[in-house]
This record gives sequence, C-alpha cells and structure tokens, in this order.
Amino acid sequence: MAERKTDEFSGDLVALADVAKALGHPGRLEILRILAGRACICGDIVDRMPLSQSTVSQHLKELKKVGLIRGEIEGPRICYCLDMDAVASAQRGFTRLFDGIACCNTEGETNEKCG
Amino acid sequence: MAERKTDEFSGDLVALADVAKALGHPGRLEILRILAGRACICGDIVDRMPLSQSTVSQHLKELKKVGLIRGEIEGPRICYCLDMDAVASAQRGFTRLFDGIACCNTEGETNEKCG
DNA sequence: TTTCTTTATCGTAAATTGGCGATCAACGAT
DNA sequence: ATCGTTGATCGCCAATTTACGATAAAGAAA
Repeated sequence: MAERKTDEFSGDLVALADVAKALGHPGRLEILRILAGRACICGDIVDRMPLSQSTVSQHLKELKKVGLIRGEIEGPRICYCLDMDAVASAQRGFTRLFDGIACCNTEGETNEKCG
Repeated sequence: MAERKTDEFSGDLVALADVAKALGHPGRLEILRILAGRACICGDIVDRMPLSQSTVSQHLKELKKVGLIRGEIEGPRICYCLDMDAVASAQRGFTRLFDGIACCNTEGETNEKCG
C-alpha cells in the first residue's frame, strides 16, 4: 500500500508533510519560481517548462491542492499566481520545523556520540 | 514513468526538491523531531512510531540518503542522529526558496489581478 | 557453539506518481 | 453556427512509494 498512515500522526505534521511533498519536484519548484516573477497564463508556464502541457497541468493541480497557487479564469485562459498567504504559512511551517530541530542541538550537549 | 526528468532542471532545484521530498512524509518529520531531542537507537525510534520496524528502517534510509541523518554502529545497534550541517544547509535552501518567492510580491505591484 | 537481540534487506502487494498523447469543454472570434 | 485557442481531464503505462512480514547478518551473551 502506497498510502500513508496519516491518521497516526499529528495534523500539523501531516499538513507540513503535504506542503513538503508538493515542493518535492523540481518542476513544481520551477513553477513557483516562475510565478514569483509575476502572475502567469498557464500557456506561458508551459512554454517555459521542459514538460508537456498535460504534465504541467497536473503539477499546477497539485500546487493548487495544497493552496500555494490559485488560478483565476480570464476569458478563455487561466491566470495563475501565488497565494502569498499560503506561501507565508508554509514558510512559517518550515521555520518552526527547523527551529524545533535546531533548538536542542545548538546547546552542544546532545548528539556528541554522532558528531 | 514515475521518474522525474531531473536533467531538465537546475541542480539546485533538484537538490532542494530531493530534500523536500524526504520531508514529505509525516513519519519522517516525526523521526527528525525525535532525533532533535537526542541521538537515538533505532529501536527506540521504532518504539515511538506507529509503524513497523522494517518500515521505519526504510524511512531512516531515505533520510540518510539526503544526508539529514547519520547512523553510527554502536555494538549490535545503530545510533542515529541528525547531521546538523545538512539540516542547516536544508534550512538555507528553503530560506532562499521562500525569499526568492516573496521578493517580487511584497512590493505589492504584481499579482494584483489574482489578489 | 548456540542463542538472543538488533537492524537491514528481501519479497510482496497495493497505491500513488510522473509522463505523455488524445480528447473534451469553454470561450472568443469569425 | 463554426472554428480556433486554451487548459483540464481521461486513459494508459512504467516506475516509485509505502507498508508489512519474513529472513539475513552481525554482534553480545550464554
């Protein structure tokens, strides 16, 4: 079974893992980078990516699923842009993760055996 | 093919995506959280996780693959600990990612259409 | 040596992922 | 009403992921 036992973990952990998973593909990172410049029509994103239109569409869907981007209908095309609130929230999530990881180790008291 | 076209993207992007992918599972985040407290014998990690020994072992392997943790043989058992250099490097990677994403949008000039 | 403990690996199964071409639906334009 | 453009969705395939039990390997202990 490729399904995660997500029930067994805290909601925070699952939420952060979901965002991390969405970031876990270079193509999706590239899309975010593109959208960081400016909001973009889907076709423009496809033109800038070494992937087919359908594949890019799937990646967009996944980024939309975790809320990092939004798409707005603009006549016959879709204008994609970052959701800065979601981006900021994700950033906080990772900051808290790394802070939590670092806190007990900067003391220089633990992990000495492995250092 | 579930294989990514990683050649088509920049090395930086691929490297960060690999770390993000490793973080993309709540179990692996939980393992990092556990190891943040102190270095741990594999068995202790297994005891604290709602997953089987073999499954935990696989997750450890994946975290090891991206360098976030190390394992040192200690008699018949293995002592796992965070690799703080790799953790710091990952943190920098995400910081740069989010800084890069935020830079062009805090100006309040772009993405207005989607706001 | 035999046994126990510990952890990695193997084998298996099911689900998901990543990729693509083809098609469909929606809209503007003719 | 028809055509062209745009982008989501469908169907397909292969590879990867997640999970587990069972087994193997390595060392401690008896």
